[in-house]
Amino acid sequence: MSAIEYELLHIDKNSGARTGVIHTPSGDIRTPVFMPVGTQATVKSVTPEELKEEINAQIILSNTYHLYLRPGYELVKEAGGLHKFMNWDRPILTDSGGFQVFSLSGLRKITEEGVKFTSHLDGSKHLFTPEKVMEIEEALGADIIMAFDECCAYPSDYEYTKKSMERTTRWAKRCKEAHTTENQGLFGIIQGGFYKDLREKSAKDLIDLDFPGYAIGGISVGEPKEEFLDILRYTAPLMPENKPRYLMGVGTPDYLIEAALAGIDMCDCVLPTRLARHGTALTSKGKVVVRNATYERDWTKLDEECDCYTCKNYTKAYIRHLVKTNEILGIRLLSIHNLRFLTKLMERVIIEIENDNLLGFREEFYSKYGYTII
RNA sequence: GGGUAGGUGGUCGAGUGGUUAAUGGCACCAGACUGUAAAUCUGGCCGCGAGAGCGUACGUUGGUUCGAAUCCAACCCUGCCCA
Repeated sequence: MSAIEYELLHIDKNSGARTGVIHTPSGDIRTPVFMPVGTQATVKSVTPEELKEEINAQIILSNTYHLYLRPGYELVKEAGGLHKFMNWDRPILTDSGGFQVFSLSGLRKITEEGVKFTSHLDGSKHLFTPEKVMEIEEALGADIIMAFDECCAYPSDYEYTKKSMERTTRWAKRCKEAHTTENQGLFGIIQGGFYKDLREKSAKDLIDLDFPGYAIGGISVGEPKEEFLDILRYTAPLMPENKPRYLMGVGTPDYLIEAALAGIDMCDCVLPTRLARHGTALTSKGKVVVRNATYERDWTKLDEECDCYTCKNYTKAYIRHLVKTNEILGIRLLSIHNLRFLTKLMERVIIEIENDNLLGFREEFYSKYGYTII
């Protein structure tokens, strides 16, 4: 019995989307699920208690690279692991630093052995090998840990993408060999950029390594939506049906629905908290840039359909005032709202899948939000 | 009353004869944001005009000069010091 087990509950007869449960050492996760990102052992501006009680987040992410630099993985281990350290007793997933290979591309050097990062904090050098990443992620103690990969930039040419994907596969193998803990599930990450034959090869080779879950990485990195959907719809069906399927770095409401339609179980994104810090709310009628002057005297809630703490208590005019005056509460209220919005969206997606109506829901949601179905 | 420092675009504040519709910061108005180097970044911000451009503008009035926010004179106003 692996630390992570997937239980399939229902497949939408009309779309192929699925609901299920991921069993983890820290409890069960109903899927499809949206996972808030808490890079530095905190989902920016909200407390773990709010994540549970107000937002109903089932699982959150944290980050190997950031926690390795500060406060250090030995310290987190000494604290009793991430769960204890941050007072969050539900499941946690740690990303491996593979995204930083992409986002900090000017500060790293890739070799077969691993990636040498120049710290964005103080310029110090740190070599991340698959073995080192496993050591760190095991010390952090998340329920799900990600293999060390390279998230390729968009666009990347075929030759580079192929080389990178094959190296990611070799790194996945090394991760698996180095992984020792039994209470953590190690997920493999399918790469291959925007080339279908590479995606297929990556999926096949990783499946041979028999991970308890699989992720799609390297999309949602700046490409047009058509290309995103094309690779998503091509890759998702290559993933084992009896294991969790995780689409990394998504996203916006439409991408989340598309992911569920493609049979994805898990997504994560910084967007709700980042947008909140930048003065924007996600709502059923589209984005509301509440910082804009048009809301100065708007005495209504952010979203008429929302049941969150923020919408129960505060008006757009007040939130705009907080944002314009740089008050921390503005960020907090918007973060709570945006996180609840996406969490609630996925709760609804589960219901719609169980009613075999996710396609119908997509149409309804898109038209209200202002999206066009592609 | 005497002395002294100063009055610049919404605001604070550079600029001390021409390339200055006038550096910056803030405020204001928008846009971007997708496994977080992001409470960040980008653009706009005198008026009219799609634009080239035109018109106004550095306390007020006058003067010097080919040319003034910048030099001179008078006046008005403000801060500080002395009486």
